[in-house]
Amino acid sequence: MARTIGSHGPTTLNAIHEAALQLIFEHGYEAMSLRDLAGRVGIRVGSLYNHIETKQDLLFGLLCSHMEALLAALDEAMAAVEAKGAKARLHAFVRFHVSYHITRKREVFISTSELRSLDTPQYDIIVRMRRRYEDHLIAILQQGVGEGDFSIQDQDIPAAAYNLLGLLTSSLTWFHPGGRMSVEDLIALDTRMVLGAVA
Amino acid sequence: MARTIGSHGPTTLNAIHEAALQLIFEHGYEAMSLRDLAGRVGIRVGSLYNHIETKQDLLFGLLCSHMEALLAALDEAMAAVEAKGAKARLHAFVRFHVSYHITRKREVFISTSELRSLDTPQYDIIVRMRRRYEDHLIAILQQGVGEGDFSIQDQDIPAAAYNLLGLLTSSLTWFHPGGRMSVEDLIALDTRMVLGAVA
Amino acid sequence: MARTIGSHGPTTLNAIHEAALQLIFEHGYEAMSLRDLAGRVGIRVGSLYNHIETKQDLLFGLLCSHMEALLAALDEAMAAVEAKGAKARLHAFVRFHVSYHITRKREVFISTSELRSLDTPQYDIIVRMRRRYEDHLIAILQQGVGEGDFSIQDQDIPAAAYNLLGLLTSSLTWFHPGGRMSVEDLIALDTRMVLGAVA
Amino acid sequence: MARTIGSHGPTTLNAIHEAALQLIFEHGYEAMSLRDLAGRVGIRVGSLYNHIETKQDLLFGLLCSHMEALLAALDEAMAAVEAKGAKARLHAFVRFHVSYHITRKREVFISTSELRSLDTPQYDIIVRMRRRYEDHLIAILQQGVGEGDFSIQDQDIPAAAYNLLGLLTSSLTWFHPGGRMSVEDLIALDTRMVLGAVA
DNA sequence: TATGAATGAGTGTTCATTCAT
DNA sequence: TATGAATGAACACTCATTCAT
Repeated sequence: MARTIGSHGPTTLNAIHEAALQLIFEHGYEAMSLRDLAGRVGIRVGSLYNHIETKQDLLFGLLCSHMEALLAALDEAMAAVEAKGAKARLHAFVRFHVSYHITRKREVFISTSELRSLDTPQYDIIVRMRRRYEDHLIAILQQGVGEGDFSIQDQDIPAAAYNLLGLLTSSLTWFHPGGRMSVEDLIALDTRMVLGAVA
Repeated sequence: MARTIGSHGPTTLNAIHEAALQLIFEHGYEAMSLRDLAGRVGIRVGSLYNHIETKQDLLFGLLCSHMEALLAALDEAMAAVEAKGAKARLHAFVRFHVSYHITRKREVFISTSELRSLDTPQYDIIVRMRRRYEDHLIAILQQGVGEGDFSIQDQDIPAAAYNLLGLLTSSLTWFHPGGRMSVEDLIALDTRMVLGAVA
Repeated sequence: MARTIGSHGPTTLNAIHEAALQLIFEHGYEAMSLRDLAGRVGIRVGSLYNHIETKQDLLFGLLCSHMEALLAALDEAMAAVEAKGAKARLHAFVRFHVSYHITRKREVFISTSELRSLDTPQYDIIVRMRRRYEDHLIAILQQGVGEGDFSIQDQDIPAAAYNLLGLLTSSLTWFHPGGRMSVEDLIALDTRMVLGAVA
Repeated sequence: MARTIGSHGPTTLNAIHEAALQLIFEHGYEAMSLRDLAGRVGIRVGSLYNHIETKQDLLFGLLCSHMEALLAALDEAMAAVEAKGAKARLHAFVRFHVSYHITRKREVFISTSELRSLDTPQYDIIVRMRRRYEDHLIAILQQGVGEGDFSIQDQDIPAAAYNLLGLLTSSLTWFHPGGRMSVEDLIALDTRMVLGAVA
């Protein structure tokens, strides 16, 4: 029996991506075996290779498409406040960062913890995309410093931006939706802390 | 005479720990093979088992001794400011956190990224130790809120503490000693941002 | 009208045979994957099976059609000297063997080195065809011995024939067309050596 | 149970070599699976890697040690006739070639048919060794031509040498010890043909 | 006739671990 | 305490082959 009825190409690839995301999040890239992955998708291990090049390529595809979607969503979200002051833009950035990532905790996690499993050409590509994201926040801080709203020394601006991203990303780790705190509460807390940190 | 001359037991174990720290930091626990580890130590793989129980046990030992040393150092560092106000204690905490970890970046990294490679009983032990560390910061924030120095809502105090730890830990990631910024500069920046975030 | 315009069947099959010949010559039958083969032909691997039965069948087809063509060409070439003396016929055989095979080095190579990859019924068929070729030379030697032109002991005649074929076939291996030596030079050398060996 | 009593390192390696020789001879290098090999040796497949680097390395080791032994034996066998005339030396060469190889048919076979399975650095090494062997015969022919015993054109000497090796090596293929023909008979026939071919 | 997706057996190789020496 | 050789399970990946479309 060659093909199960109802299994089509794109669907299968999507299922592979979804299952890989989950397994890598749970056990890590190295600890995820392609047998587990295939099993979760409902195909045999050899069939995976009709859809992916290699295991590493699968990881790269995951990270890459996450970063692409993230950057596109960022641009869209920030377009509305492009002409505004730094404070308003920082508000928008925090709101975007938290609300976008809160539904993508697995992607966030593997984007940071599994980068090292990529080899050089692909590693560099993802790092470069991440830098574009960071640069967005850096630009906001620079604007705010220029406008006198934020008090950071010029040479510390990138450092401060990384720190803020660390703060925000940590939120995504400990926050559990459905708990006492709503996402709006989280955004409020993070916004207050971020604005305070650069005040 | 506890140790016969020529017995390198503790020395070998130390070498194993140091090499494991480096290899896990570089490639991750799963990707570190005991052959690599033995090779770096200068013994054969079978000989490792004269010093360790299992691979997982080695990881646990690393994390455990790191956490024990961390907690002990924290207690010692904070003893001097125990009776002081929250601001002074937060100052001290930031200084301690940064200066202690800055020379232990590998331990910091694997403490967060390789926790998942531990199985339940050992996983829980490390998590509990980490919680003791976090609780120290939570207590400081509670004191500060009580004294009116910090403005966080009561129910957000743990969340704020985790955020601050995220901020501080992110510092350790991007900071490169020997660059434009000194450790004192880093502490100054982090202190300002942390105090601002809870002000 | 036997073939509809646009039907590339025979063309595709020819391309498969040519590509297989080249790949088996380069890497060996076992090392040639049907994916490589399909890729070189410009189709997908599944499509191969519209033209071949199995991989082994493909090999058999290659060897078989080579041997059939060889035997036919031999008969044709030797018809002209059928009635002549053994020396003339040996001359003609050497000339035929060298000139026919020199443009078919790949076929020669795989005919000897990949025979073992055939399973029994097909293996036997090829071996039988090869024997017919060898028998032709044996008959010439027998004639020559009978006529007193060649001095080989009767019971050694097949052995001598195999040796001569070894000598001739080795020529095809080291000879590189376009070098110092022309094909006529090669035939001359081989003829002299072969005739000398049986003199 | 870690080790079967009575299985020691060098013994195991020898067993691996012997079994590999047989299996490669029977099925070819590509078609020999390491599982088959291990099974024939009586160990598990993973254990092979305590003795070999890779499968290719095993093949190289086989070919290399065969060629080394061959060259050493050649030097020893030809030492006695070093100062003699070309005819005597050619006699000795034929005798050596046949008698040495006749007990090593498997090595002869894989030395020619599995060379292509080696990658470049190792391939070159074996080819270079083989050339040293061929050069020995070429030198004898040159001497004979110089002494007026052999009648080959100067520029054809290497070609003639390769042809003779082809003749001799073909003998090893079809000869079956224990048949009508003794090894001495074979040597006699080959000697007569070889000397005739260059006369 | 070509294709993409599937299969299951198989590949060489690495793994953590054991243990007699 | 160190070693070399063993184990068996696992690894990522490839194979020839099938077949609905």
